[in-house]
Amino acid sequence: MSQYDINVENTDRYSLRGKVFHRLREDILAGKYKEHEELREMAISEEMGVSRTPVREALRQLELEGLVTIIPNKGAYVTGITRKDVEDIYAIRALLEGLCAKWATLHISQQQLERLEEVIFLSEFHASKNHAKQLTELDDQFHDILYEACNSKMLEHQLKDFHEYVRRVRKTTFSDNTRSLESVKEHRQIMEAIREKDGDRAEQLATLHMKNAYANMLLNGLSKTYDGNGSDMPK
Amino acid sequence: MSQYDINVENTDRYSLRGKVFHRLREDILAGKYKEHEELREMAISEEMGVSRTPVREALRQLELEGLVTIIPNKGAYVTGITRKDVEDIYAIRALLEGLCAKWATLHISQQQLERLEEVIFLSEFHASKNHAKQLTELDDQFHDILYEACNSKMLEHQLKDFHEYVRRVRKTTFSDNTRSLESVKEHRQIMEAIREKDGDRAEQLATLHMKNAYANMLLNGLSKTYDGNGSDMPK
DNA sequence: ACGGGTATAATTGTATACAATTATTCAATC
DNA sequence: GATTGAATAATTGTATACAATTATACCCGT
Repeated sequence: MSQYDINVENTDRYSLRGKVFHRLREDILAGKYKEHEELREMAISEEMGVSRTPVREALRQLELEGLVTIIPNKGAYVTGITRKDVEDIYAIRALLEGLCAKWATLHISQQQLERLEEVIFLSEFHASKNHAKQLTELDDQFHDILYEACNSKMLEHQLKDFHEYVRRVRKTTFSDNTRSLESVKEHRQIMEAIREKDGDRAEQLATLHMKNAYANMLLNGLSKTYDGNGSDMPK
Repeated sequence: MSQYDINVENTDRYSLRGKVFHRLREDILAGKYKEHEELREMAISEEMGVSRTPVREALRQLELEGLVTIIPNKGAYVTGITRKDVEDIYAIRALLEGLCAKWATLHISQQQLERLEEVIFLSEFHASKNHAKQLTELDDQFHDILYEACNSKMLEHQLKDFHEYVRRVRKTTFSDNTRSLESVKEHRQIMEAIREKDGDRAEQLATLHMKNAYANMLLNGLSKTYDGNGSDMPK
């Protein structure tokens, strides 16, 4: 992380509050707590072996991240995420990933470019072998390098937030082999545009890459899990 | 706010935590606390007549909003905002306000359109009289109506966050009469494009509107206050 | 006078106690 | 049997006590 980073990842992983925050977030994103499930302070504090104080602070932070909805004097609930939310996020990301690629063209370092090439090289290997887990990891790395290279802590922060937010619905993305191959191809094209300092092309390609990723998600049955009925609160 | 809203404005204004959160945010945005100033829990809790608990929770929320930087075991500081941060935010907003206008074209209601017209009508009056305070308020209303009309809680939330974030540096925007008149003209053009259901034109105009607003800010001496040296931490 | 180190103070981090609010149970009434 | 309402339980909200960490002051030796 850059020295300018202002929040999430700066949150102390070693304080109890930080541990609870990160573990709760991980559990929510991993699906351990279902949508609209109530998060009781006492239950969590007992499970994690801490008092309620750090748990409460962690819950309030998760609320601002949008993963938890707190109803005063009532409780904390896992925030519902509708199909439309996901759709909107991908539309927003399409624009911002484009901007990121354009800026990265201006500011990327030689070393970052080499890391990109390595990630793509490995991706091509694992895509041919259909290794879903490694591909997910490499996809994250590709985008993280670009976020870093765009030289804007504000944009980097935005994109990382969105990326985290949709992790809940992204699980199956790379189990589809056809999409994996296409996705890696698109990564390579983006990298080449950046290497050739063609910012506008990099922008277009990155935007398209997001739109394709979303279109593929729809095909793979996003609608089965997220019904998009808009209900977001319990009772 | 829509029923789907997930966080900031949902934060209970009537709980002590909510009061402290909103008051601290207001004070920071209004410039009462300077950049990099330390926010001591005890001092704040005494000043507001509450215990440290709600103050701590409020500070942690402000951290996630990016207004406060917390260094573990050390303290909470007002986050520095560099000239580049502001520049980046306006670039991002330029894209997202465009998207918002495009979506608003699809979803705006007759009643919202009428509210837009009224706001613009009033703006034209106050711009001719050079009433800076009223113009600021009407500008906020114009954009809020569009945020609402875009029918996306995710985008609305993003834009409101950014809007709050740059409040610290926006104070002088409407003291410049020339810009006021231009700005209102641009608002009218955006509204007309939306009324005529020309989404692409609305998008272009809204994007341009943001770029102009930023360019004007630079002329009005943003650089005097924010030197952009990138220092963001105390000591 | 200056630097280093220790004692002290100040501040944050966590746990717990208590208050306020909300949920649940169950009996009384219709 | 369903409904209301009071008593009770459960849960969140706030205050306070104590622990851990960091900052400050001061003494001492050179």
